[in-house]
Amino acid sequence: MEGPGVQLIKEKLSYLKGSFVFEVSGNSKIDKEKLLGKELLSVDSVGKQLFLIFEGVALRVHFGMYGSFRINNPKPDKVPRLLLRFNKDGKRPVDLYFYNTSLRLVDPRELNLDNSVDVLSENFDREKALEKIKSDERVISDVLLDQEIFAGIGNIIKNEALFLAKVHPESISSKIPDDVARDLIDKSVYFSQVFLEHRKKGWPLKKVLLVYNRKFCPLCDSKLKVRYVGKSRRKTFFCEKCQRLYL
DNA sequence: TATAATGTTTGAAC
DNA sequence: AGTTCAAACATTAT
Repeated sequence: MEGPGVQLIKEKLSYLKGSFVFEVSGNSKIDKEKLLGKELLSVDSVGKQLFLIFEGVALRVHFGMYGSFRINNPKPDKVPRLLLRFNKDGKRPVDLYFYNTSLRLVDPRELNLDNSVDVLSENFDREKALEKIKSDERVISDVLLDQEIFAGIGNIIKNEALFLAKVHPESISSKIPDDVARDLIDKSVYFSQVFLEHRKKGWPLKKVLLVYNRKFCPLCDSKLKVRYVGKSRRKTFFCEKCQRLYL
């Protein structure tokens, strides 16, 4: 799950702020009992990480490829990774289930919620991102997937942003001219926002994908190349004619 | 039906 | 001792 998906979950869960956990279960190996009796103080996210912050302890949730959550509606015949039962204003309890997520308890005092690196954040620092691109010798495809630089970008956003900015995925990061790099950063933010808006409306993402899982270039109609690019070896779709290679 | 994939962490192997 | 890489996780769309 990429940044926009996590952002949406954060928004969907924030109404639980102020409620208390009174029951925990699930097959997660974390020390779940630490969450018992705790008040949910805030729900936050940085890139692909979701944080449920309680007094004295925080739960970090990563959804990976197949992670999901449900409220009051467990998957039949599946043991959740974690169930948190909240009491909400003394009304009916709210059951929050997590499936196939990677969970960790962290000390809230050591929590780094710096979102200047999060492409969906108002605090995203484009100049800092530009400096990172200009000083990195890796292939741009890998740099875009680096969560320390572009938190929230996943393989889909990477593919689309590179196409929108007309940059070949195997370009050497530092060799990309400033104006092109700036545009690439803008397109990464732009597409992440489009992604989020579509998710919010429940629309299929497929409709807005220009290259990911597609066969032909929407600009010149030539056949798209597919390659497992960079160290990350992630599937990358691109147009050799329209996307320029900087070496 | 088999395959591949919106991703990270871990630990073995080199 | 630093790096590289496969495995594990276990679901869902094609």
